[in-house]
Amino acid sequence: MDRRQQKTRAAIFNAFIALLGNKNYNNITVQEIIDEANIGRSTFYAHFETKDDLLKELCMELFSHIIDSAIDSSHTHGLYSDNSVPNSVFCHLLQHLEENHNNVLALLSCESSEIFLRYFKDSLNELVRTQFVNQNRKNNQSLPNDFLVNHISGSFVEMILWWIRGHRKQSPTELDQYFRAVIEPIL
Amino acid sequence: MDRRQQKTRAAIFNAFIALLGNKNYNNITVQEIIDEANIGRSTFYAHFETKDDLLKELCMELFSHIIDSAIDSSHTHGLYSDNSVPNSVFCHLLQHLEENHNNVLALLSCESSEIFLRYFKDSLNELVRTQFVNQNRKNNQSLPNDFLVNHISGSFVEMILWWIRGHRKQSPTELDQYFRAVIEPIL
DNA sequence: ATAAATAACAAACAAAGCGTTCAATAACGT
DNA sequence: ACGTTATTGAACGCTTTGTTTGTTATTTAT
Repeated sequence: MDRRQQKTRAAIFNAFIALLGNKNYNNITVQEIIDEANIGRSTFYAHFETKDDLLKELCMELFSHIIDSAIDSSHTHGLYSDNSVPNSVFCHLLQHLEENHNNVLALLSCESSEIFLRYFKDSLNELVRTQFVNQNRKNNQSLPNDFLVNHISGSFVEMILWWIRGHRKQSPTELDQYFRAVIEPIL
Repeated sequence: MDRRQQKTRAAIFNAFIALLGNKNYNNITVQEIIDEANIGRSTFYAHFETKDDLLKELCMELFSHIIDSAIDSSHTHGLYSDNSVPNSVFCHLLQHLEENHNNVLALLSCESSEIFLRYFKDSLNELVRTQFVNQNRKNNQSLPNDFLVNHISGSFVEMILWWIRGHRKQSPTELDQYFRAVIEPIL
């Protein structure tokens, strides 16, 4: 890929994320993104069709990284199959989030976080679902597998949002403990 | 309140909800709402400052009703204090939703449901919080009350979304059972 | 190193949407 | 029936959008 393209693409992403820290997604204009990224108008439209397109691309780039690294760690650790393993997939995810190599936390903290949650939830749901299949657990419950998967990934996302709203006072390890406390009893 | 005002206000709300069934909130124009509601342009702006204002007002009207009726039922039934009570606050809420007197389900089912979730979650969180205080339960857990409240209301909302996505195949009673199964073990 | 290909640019454009104003008309409450 | 108040429709300036054009700068391939 052309070095010029990489630079402008990154500049647009960064400008977009920076603006999202200050104002709502709906109220951000393409012109503002252009100015913040310091590029030409036509350049923006050469890269993205619309603002919504930019949003989608950004989400794909960030969340896929997050989930990929989680899947990698799951190969060595598993979901919660071994009760004594201190580092679960979720714990890894939390640590990864806190280190914030990518800007996922910024997006989940911003005013328009709901928009990003859809993408994050979808990725996470897929992760949990595959992990569930991998560890053929005893299905003695009266609960549909479907419901359970949704409950787990949903609870995880809700915890992260709660964590962010409370200004991230807890460590990833603490959060992992909380999460185990509400999830393991029902597995 | 003037009969004319009531009618146009209702017409705008209905038009707005109808449009939300077809397209994203962001892509709905004020002109479309005006046409759908069959009113004059200046009339719309006499009622609402902006499209966002309309959104806010609609949420306040719908969700406050939902929550109010839930609070009423909580006075007679309680949260989950008495384990043998078949009709919990949540069950009432679910029944109320399914009957869909108001259009809450339509909004939570639409493409821009995330926008409405913020309001719904806030209302629900408040409900759970007050109910928790009312039934001074044993706090022998290592979990912060704060976290627990968020987990419960968050899980409830996630369940409703899961229910909607799956085309509402379960009855409110079934959902209530599912919910109890994942919540009561940690209380 | 040079040439061909490609990306960035600035400026200008029509089209669409926004929010406001105003005089005329219709519906309302009492 | 009366005065009051909401609705109407047309017009307005303004902002934003997405496209187009010719030119300049950078990269890639030879």
